[in-house]
Amino acid sequence: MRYEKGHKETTRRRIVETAAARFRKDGIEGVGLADLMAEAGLTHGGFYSHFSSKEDLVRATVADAVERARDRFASKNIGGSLETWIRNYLRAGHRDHPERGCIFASLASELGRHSKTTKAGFTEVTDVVLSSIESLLPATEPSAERRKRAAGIFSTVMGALQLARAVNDTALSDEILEAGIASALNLARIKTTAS
Amino acid sequence: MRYEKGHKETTRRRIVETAAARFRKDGIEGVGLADLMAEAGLTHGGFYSHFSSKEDLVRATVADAVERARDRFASKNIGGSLETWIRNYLRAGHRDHPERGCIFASLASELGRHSKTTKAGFTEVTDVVLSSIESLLPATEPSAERRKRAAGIFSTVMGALQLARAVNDTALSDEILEAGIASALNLARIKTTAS
DNA sequence: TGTACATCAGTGAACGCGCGTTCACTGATGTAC
DNA sequence: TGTACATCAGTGAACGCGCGTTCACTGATGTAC
Repeated sequence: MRYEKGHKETTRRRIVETAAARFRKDGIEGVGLADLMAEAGLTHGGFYSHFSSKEDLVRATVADAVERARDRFASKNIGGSLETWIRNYLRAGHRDHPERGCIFASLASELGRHSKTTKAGFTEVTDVVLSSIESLLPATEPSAERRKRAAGIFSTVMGALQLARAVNDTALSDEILEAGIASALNLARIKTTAS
Repeated sequence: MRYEKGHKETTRRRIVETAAARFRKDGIEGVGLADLMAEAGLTHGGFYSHFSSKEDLVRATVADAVERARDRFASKNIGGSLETWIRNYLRAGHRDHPERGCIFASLASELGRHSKTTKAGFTEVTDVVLSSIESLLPATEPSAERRKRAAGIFSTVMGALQLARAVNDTALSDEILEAGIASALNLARIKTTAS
């Protein structure tokens, strides 16, 4: 072989990473394969020695998100506490840089229209995220209750991030982020220093 | 003129209504103009005697959503109470029929990538919805606090609806809707009969 | 060690297709005379 | 009242374009002898 061992795998990973960023920023339908491959330093023809179709790449991107979510939460390097996680999720930087952010906030509505395999992957990410939030909640109530609480918290932060991104007015957008943090902390029963 | 007075306006409204439904169901990029016009009982060429471009139709659709939101809330026929509104927003029927549902849950992420005018319209809908929720909250705290609370509630229900739609598993989806209702009611400080 | 061949990730031209958009046209009706 | 013309919402063929996809080809390297 003309390329060193592992070269193909490295390239594939680079394509997936590029796609993950561009999909989040411009939407799946908004990103062309030729453009994507160029951004990854390749020509478009080579795409099909890595993936069987664009949908196949979408699936790979979602699978990658599952893995990353699992790693991030499993290794507990999400900051340790739920409060940190919430504040981090709803910081202005996350709003302003969807390309490096949460796959839900960027692609939830679009992925609903994709293949069953893709949706299944998405469901898996949901499960991982909810379980992880649940595990960060104090164990003062039954697991089922904590899980419901976790779903509420995630809905709140994700909804707030999307709303903050959709809105055209910086003051309103910042206000929405703040409101999201206060609401999520409230649902997590974390008391803030402010009244 | 060969058509009765008001005929053009009626047709235009029919196109906007058809678009509003299809855009919510299949996304803006997922709907072709020829298809849309056929669904409205017309041929695609006639589109441009009503709108200058597809983007112009998107703008009209968002403007229509603003108007509808204003009407619905102003006339207080949203059910009267915030609890009714929350339960109605997160009912299974709303999850299963995006075409007749909330424009945010369907198009928030996609509209962020459209023209400034379109985003401005979207910002206006946000403002109307938040003010309306705020007006349904008990006036026991300052307006600024109630507005924050309103933003939190709306983030929660919208996020929950999107999550419920994205997920491939009915049980999980129902659980998310329930969790959304409980969380939103909690944020509204409405006590439920269940513990 | 040197030569001939096989491998295969990546190249770039070409494809069919559906999209948004344009445009010459139609034909039923209102208006002018 | 009857006739000629203007209007214009809607028609449907055609356009250019970018998309996802295909395919014959390249050329550096590993392998066989």
